[in-house]
Amino acid sequence: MELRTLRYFVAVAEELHFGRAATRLHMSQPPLSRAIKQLEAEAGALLFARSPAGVTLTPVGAVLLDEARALLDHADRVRARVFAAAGVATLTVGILGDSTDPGATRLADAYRRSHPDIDIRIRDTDLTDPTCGLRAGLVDIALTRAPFDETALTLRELRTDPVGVVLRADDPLARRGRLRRADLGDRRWFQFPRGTDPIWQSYWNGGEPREGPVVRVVQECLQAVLWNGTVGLAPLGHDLPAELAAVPLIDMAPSRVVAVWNKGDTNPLIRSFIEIATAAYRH
Amino acid sequence: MELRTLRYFVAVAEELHFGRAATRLHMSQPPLSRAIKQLEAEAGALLFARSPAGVTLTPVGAVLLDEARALLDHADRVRARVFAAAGVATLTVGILGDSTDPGATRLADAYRRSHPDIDIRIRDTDLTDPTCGLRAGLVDIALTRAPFDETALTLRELRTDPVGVVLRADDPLARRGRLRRADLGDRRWFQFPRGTDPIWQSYWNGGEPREGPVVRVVQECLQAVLWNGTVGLAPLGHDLPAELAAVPLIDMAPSRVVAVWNKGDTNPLIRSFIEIATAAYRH
DNA sequence: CTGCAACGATACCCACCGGGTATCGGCATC
DNA sequence: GATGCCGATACCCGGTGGGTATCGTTGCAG
Repeated sequence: MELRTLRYFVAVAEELHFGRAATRLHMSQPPLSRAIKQLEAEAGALLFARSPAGVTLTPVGAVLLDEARALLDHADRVRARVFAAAGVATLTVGILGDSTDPGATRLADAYRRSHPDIDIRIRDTDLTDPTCGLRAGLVDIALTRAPFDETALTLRELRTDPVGVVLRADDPLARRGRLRRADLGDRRWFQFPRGTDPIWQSYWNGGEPREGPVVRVVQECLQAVLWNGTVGLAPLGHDLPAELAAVPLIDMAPSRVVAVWNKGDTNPLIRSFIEIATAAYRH
Repeated sequence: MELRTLRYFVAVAEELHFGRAATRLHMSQPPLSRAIKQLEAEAGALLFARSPAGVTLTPVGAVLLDEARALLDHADRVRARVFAAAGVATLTVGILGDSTDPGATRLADAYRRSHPDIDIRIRDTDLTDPTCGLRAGLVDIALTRAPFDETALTLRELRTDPVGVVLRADDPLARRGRLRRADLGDRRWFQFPRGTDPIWQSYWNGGEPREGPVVRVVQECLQAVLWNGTVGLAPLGHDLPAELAAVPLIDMAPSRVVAVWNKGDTNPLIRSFIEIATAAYRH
């Protein structure tokens, strides 16, 4: 009986649905079913009654649910006390320049509420490094947008946004309700500086190599659209100045807002930050 | 932070010695060192001060020791309550015919004290199956003697006994203080019935194929020595009738008293039984 | 001062297990 | 009786938790 298994059990007991519990636990359903089965073997009794009508707790399962919640709470308190004793105090979060979305606000509030003693340091970065200095060790965790080179990193998807093209409001295409990449013809696309992650560069160029002005921050992108007739891709849902318009692109993979950290990073604050971030972005 | 890791930590904190803690945990020292190191990384602080003079707890380690003990106690209570709710009630223990040693008595007492609600059923077996019917599912756990075929079984060594040869008291060799197998010349050795585990058979024949009368229980072995001049090996320390004498054999691997259970057996009572057995045999 | 013993750390290997995907089977609904 | 839902099963793979062998440091004995 390990704490991880009990967390799985509580998730299933609360959802009363293996598939949903697996989603909540960020895993797939089969290993979750197996883990519960093993726990049942260890307990010597079935914990859930599986019927076509749905999953329900058995009496033994109900006992374990109470006990497991109490034990997991206890474990959380242990962790908090050890961190306090260890003086763990700082978490540096990297944020991509344009990431001022409501999820991030909820996240900041929720984190401050649950970890009042932890000092969060924010490092705001431009668009040229999608990992916000993660590889260089400048931040512990980054709130950013995929895709980019993921080697030696671990990602947790928080949300997806449809992607659209940003045009001058007086552009003929701006009246169209939706566009395909091919509709944009041979317009110029803005570029990131040399050395930028190629996967990231390619994504914002609609998946192909392009030419155009070099940009570093969101403001420069908007200026490039206004002044150069450059095509700019952007996740939809942001406010734009009146001179610009955004039209959904229906043949672009949606943009994934993710939390990223260095694979194997042992910073003890990362895990709980991720949990809170996931919850905050789930609304 | 998992319960297993905390058990490791508590063991080291109590022994203040990695090697001894590893022995107590029935593992080797390197993986224990590594587990503690990982726990320290997770906690964000060193838990032990390693100095040539010895290992001591750091202040953070002292905090965790208190917390970990409380959490592990809590986990034990959870387990007990779930077992009670599940109505887990019976453990069948196989005992080799001759295993009436003081360790088994202490074990029985200790187990009854800590698990008063569990019904222990004893199955006494003859010498022909060293696993006491474990493979056939007749028992959950066997207290027996190695060596035997261990495939698909898990062993926990409880004690070792030197092995000696049992002779008629009037045998010339009986006056010798110690013997080697070669000293026994071409005497006959008793055999177990056809189908007996070959490793087991070979061990009690001094490591070689032999011939002699077939025996099934201890009493038959003794009779075979008295009446046939057969050589009989036996762990030392047991009482013998006055007509028989035991002489240590210095070139025999000692006999290992072990607890055995089927690998992967999910019976929830096995683990705690093993822990209690280990403690009982340690005096 | 020079073996030597003690002991934790390191290097490296292997089996197992906790993840994954693909698919099945049973049941309900239409 | 086709279809869709959902938990179970089968099977695969990489990481991790075990193992052994050995090292480096330190204290001690001769």
